[in-house]
Amino acid sequence: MHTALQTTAPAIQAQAFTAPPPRSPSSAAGQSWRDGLALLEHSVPFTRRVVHAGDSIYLGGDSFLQLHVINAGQFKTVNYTADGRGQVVGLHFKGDWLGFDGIHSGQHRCDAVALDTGEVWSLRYSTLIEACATSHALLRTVHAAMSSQITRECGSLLSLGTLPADARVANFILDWAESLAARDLRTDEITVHMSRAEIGNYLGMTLETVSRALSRLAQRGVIGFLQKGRRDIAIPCLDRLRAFIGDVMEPARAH
Amino acid sequence: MHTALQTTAPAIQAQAFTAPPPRSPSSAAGQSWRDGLALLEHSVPFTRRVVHAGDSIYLGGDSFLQLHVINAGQFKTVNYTADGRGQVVGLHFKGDWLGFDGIHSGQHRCDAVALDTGEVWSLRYSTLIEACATSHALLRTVHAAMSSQITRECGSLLSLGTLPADARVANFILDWAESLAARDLRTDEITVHMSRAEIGNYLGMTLETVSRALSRLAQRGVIGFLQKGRRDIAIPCLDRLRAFIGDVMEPARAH
DNA sequence: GTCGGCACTTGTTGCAGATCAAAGCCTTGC
DNA sequence: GCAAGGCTTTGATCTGCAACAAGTGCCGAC
Repeated sequence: MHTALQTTAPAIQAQAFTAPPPRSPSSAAGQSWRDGLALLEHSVPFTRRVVHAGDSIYLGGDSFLQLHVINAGQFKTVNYTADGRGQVVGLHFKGDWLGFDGIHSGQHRCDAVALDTGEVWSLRYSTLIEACATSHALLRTVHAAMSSQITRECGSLLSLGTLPADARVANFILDWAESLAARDLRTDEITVHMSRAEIGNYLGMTLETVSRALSRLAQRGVIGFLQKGRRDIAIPCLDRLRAFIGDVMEPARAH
Repeated sequence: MHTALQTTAPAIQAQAFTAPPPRSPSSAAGQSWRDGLALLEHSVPFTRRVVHAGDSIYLGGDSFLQLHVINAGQFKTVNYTADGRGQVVGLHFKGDWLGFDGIHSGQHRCDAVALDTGEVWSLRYSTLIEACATSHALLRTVHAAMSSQITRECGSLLSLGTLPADARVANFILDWAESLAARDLRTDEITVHMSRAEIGNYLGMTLETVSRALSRLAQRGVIGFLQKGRRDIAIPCLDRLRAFIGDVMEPARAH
């Protein structure tokens, strides 16, 4: 159970510090990850922690006390079946929150694991609740983060349920690129810090199928591989990716 | 696009009413659907609406203003691909909240549709936010509802990604029964207000496969059909269902 | 330098589930 | 009563993806 990667991480904990009184009472709902980080920085005491690939933020079964905001790096959340088979159920980037799955039951249902070097800010849920009482903006930011996670999971369900293998892989890359675009990062070259096996797991297919799908996408010129390594993917044109996904579904539409 | 079923519902609106001052400041996090409904009833003004099978609470693209709490009935949420193919991404029962998907962007991403006759309570999000400022218990209830939805979606992803057809169907029935059990309803006989096509859509498979899977489950005695109709399913023993799902995965475990 | 291990690619074969097709039921309307 | 149409079941065939297998390239250890 809980395969590999779970070094318990020599957490580099920074000192907690208290915050100045919260800012503006109720501005427009935060529409960007930027707001969350900036707002948080001045509203709630938190601790910083630097993590490396494979470090876990929390594990399924851990009791829920804190929420975490990603300040840098890429993270995955992994859910497990009764017999110990695990599945990647989410990918998370700068500005995303981790740990919402624990609020309901007081216990985390998933593992949250770093895919590369990064930094998370951790804050006590009870502290956050209190801060939210005086700052509607903060509350709306938290809700927006939860809502966004719900929406993204709906998107994953849609992808898993309706798309064939090649389109799922294309959609995966598109999602990744759009996540970067939303954060004003370059989308023409992306680095996926996941093995073919991890991608396959996330997309509900085998690593061989992922490999083949990527090869076909590259053949068609929808994506390209950079000389640096096969985990570095070039995306000449996002619209071409979108078009590919649409094309695959073409025959289904005409019925 | 947006197939059938969208009668715009002759909403039976009850009068909104103002609420007495909120209750206890910060008790234990609400662990049951019961708390949500009871707490809400005394904290926030809302409107009641009776709905029938096929009525929609909101549609994808609608601007987000309200949240909704289910007081009775069964509901589905449906997400759509760019080319109009839809997929059921969630099922919701008494005490569940609808509409969280709209908070982030201010626009709903899914349709929410009634599967049978029921009642929803609708409240303005801005009003809820204000009420939450004075009631930590209410806030925790809302968060628990969101968290629970996130967790359930993770479960769906797990099922879609790891289980073969028969196990997915068994797991679907098990989930349904457990949802009823959590609400103190009988689980030995359940009525699924969904066609085979809808179930198949939800589980990412064709209606024929659903039918065959149900037949096989019935053959094995894991479930039974009631004389009333083939949408009424008898579950002699929940544990036998659980065992079946485990058994299907048996060969995978031994490798 | 060579060796061994790991991640990835590519080829081949088999099967689960999709697709196509044909009946059975049950309901609804006339 | 009968006819029509929806939903469901069951059967036959086809196919996309999994499973297994073999080969390649990269990197670190020695």
